[in-house]
Amino acid sequence: MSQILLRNALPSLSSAPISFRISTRMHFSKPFPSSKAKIPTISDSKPDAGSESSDGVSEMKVTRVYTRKKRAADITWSTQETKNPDEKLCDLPNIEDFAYEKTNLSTTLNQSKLSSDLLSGSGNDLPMKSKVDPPDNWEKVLQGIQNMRTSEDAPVDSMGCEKAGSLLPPKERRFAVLVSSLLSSQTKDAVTHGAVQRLSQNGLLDADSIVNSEEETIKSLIYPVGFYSRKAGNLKKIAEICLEKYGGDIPRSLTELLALPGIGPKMAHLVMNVAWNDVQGICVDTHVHRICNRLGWVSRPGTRQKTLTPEETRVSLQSWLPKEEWVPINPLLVGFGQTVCTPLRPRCGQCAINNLCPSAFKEAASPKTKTKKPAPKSTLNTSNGSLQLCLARV
DNA sequence: ATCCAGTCCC
DNA sequence: GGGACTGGAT
Repeated sequence: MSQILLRNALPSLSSAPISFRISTRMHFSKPFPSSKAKIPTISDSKPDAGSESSDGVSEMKVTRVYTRKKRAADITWSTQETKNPDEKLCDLPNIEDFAYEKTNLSTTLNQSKLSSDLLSGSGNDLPMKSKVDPPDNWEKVLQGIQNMRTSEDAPVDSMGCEKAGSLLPPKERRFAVLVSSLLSSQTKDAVTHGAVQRLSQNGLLDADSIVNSEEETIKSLIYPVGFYSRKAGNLKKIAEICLEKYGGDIPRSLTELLALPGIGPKMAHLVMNVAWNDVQGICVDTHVHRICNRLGWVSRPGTRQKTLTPEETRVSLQSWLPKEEWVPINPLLVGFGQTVCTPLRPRCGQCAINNLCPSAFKEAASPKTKTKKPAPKSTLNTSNGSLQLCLARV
């Protein structure tokens, strides 16, 4: 979910792949509230959470410098200079622009195939090591997943007001993207959306006002999201850094984004993709990580073992997946992962590509069934997932 | 009761 | 490579 895609978190980031849905969405009717250093009020925010600042935990001033191990050092390509993007005002892309279009799918795939062929065909000059052969049938698999995604509605597709974000000036929009990304991880999209909206209503979606607000206020506004306390702290620190080092804008490079507290590879790539429209890498969240491994699309370097971390997955996936797919692969697999290829008990029976998936019907239904199961070891195969499912239900 | 999410910290 | 952070889902 939170997938990456901060889809939905920020209205403009909804990952709905079908454009006609847009018309059903609501729009922000009023302009973005000016946030002139006014102290935000906690009006309608969270349910009770009373005792907002009851705990005397005063915010301690963190002057510490965040030194981060440098990640993504492996990204060697396309660190190219980019023209100053501040000029463009209104045509910053929504995440939807990246998603597959129902009608364009074949075109997309054809393009992919084309570039894929080009990639493997010629002694290309990409700074990648030896070319990696794409997995068999990956285009069919992608097509199959896309078909599943377009034929059914995932909750993730049905909400958002994607135009709101684009009403903001570029700088504010980018900051909003960053905030949404920070809040979206792991939380339900609706929750994130609400939190972002509450911040927005209180004029707290820009670095200035966040720096001038109380951390307790931030906490109360984003309360429903997971890890809200840590995120509130990170948000304040990020706002300070953005204000001091980037004039209130967000960092322009992957490395600088990664240096922000609470921003890891997943969010950094997302922000690069969405806020800057600069694809430096694939945004790999746990859905992408899990599904790519189930499909056999990624492996530890030099082996056939599953990747152990999302970062390994990202590097492995990038080694063969045509770059046109780098952005849309995330919303696609996230939606698929929410509805069919779930972490627990994947619905292989209703998956259109179970004939192409090496992991189909192979995952234990309830992995942690370490309970003392009577294990009638007679005729029953206990490694069969559906059997365990049946047992678990009894 | 356990799993899950992304990042940080040990 | 595992726990902390949080609250929701199973």
